[in-house]
Order: sequence, then structure tokens, then C-alpha cells
Amino acid sequence: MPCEPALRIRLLFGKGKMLGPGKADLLDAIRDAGSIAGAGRAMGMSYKRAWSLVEEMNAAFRAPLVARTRGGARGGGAQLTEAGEAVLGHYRALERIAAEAGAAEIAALQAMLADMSDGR
Amino acid sequence: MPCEPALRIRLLFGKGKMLGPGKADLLDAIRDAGSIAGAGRAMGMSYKRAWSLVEEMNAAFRAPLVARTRGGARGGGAQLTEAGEAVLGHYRALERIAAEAGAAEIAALQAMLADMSDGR
DNA sequence: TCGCAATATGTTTCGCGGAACATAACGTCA
DNA sequence: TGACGTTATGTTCCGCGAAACATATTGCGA
Repeated sequence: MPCEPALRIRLLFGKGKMLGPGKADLLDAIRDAGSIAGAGRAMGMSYKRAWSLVEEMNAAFRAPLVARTRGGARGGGAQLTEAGEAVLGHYRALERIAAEAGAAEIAALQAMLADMSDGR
Repeated sequence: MPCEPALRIRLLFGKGKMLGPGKADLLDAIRDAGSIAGAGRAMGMSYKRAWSLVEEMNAAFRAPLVARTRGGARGGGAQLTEAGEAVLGHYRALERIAAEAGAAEIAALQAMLADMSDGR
């Protein structure tokens, strides 16, 4: 974790349907870990919470973002679906684009801050 | 209130210094109401909370964003300083620019949502 | 000099999201 | 068939941020 982004973006489509940094990071972690449990461990989040976030995401989108399998040799696991990859990609792109397009405003605000010794 | 923005942006400069929709709206309300108490009433927020947010903001930036006066004919009041106007302006501009620059990604995500009957 | 409306600030209470804990079910392999 | 690691799901517990409540203070005007 090199540095937490200075710009956090949350998309909210009403009625409990929202997407922010937390869910995006979780998608990333699931892709890395290959399981919800592993992702939870990796980011210090309880399995139950990770699972419920996945539940929310799968419900919010037309197609599930995370595919899960139970049992089997290694107990089961979870992977990002094509939709999951797409959503994550779009979100990351949005983050990048917004930070880029808003760089001037962000810099202006940062310049007005008190005591920016470390700039973070 | 036409529609709450689908895009919420939070800027975080570490160590308790952060700026999001809540504080921005509060600045707006203070400019409208001419007082912290009035702003709090207008947005259904306790005076204490509004006051502490102002405190945070004034501490976070080099120059205070909100100028307060106590006592007097109408009890006192609060107005945005030049710095306050500037910060609010930069934040609103950032919101606008980000939403504009990220429109394509946002639309792509929205298109993948389930059941967007009301679009909100 | 008293009342008003606001700022200023401390103390206590409370709701809720998340943590912690507890199980069940699943499916492959040894 | 038993063990393992995961998904799946319910229940209870707890910390913390916000609300609620309580005062003190300021300065003008009636």
C-alpha cells in the first residue's frame, strides 16, 4: 500500500446500490486471493462483511460480479466474472480520469491547506 | 432538490484533514443562512455538529473559511471568508469537472445496473 | 439592565454498523 | 467416511460517532 489516494469517489445509484473504494478494493482482493475468505483476511475484513458486500454487489448489477463455488479440493473459492472485471475496470478508470481532470482544482485546494509539511 | 448527485467526491489530506460533500453543503448553507445555527437548522443538522465541522475546516486550512461574530443585535452570525468562497468554488468545480470527464465511465457502469426503473 | 439570538463547549445518551462468535452445508481427496 | 477449507447464514456483543441535553458567554437594542 504505497499511498492512499487523495481522491475518493463514491457512486450512488439510489436504494442501497452504491459503489465506492471499499467494494472496489474488495474486488481487487478477491481476484488476487481467489476466494472471499482470503480477500477478507488480506484486507483485515471479517469474512461475513466481505461476503455481504459481495452479496450487495451481485444484487445491484444485472449480472453477478463475483462467481462463487462451494466445496471441492480447496474448499471452494470465488473469482471475478467478466462483469466484475468490467465494473472494476470502469471504476478504476473513473478514479484515474477524475484525478487527472481535477488535478488543477485539487492542487489549488491543497495549496490552501495549513501545514502541509508532508503533503499527506 | 432535483436529484442527489450520482457522484460523491471526498478529498483526503491525511490527519483529520478532509473535505467532502457534507462540509461543502454546510458552507453553502452558511452562506445562505448567515449563521451556523441557521445553516444547521436548514439542513437538519445539530448546531453542535455544524459548529464542529466549521472548527475542523478553519483548522485544516491556512486561513479560516468561516468568520464568526458573537453577540450583537441579531445574536451574531457567520459568513464565508474569501478563502471559504474559494474552497467552495474549487470543490464545486472539481465535482463538475469530474462528473463531466467521467461521464462515459459512469454511464457504462449505470448501464450494467439491475432494475434502473427510476434511474435513482 | 434585561432579553434575545447567536456562538462556544462540556456531558450524557443512544442507534447502528461492524466485530465476534457460532453453525450448517458443500464437495473433493486421502 | 472423515477431514479440510470454503461458502453461507444467523445471533450476540461492542465501540464509536452523532444526537440530545445542558450551560456559559457575547454584545446590541429595547
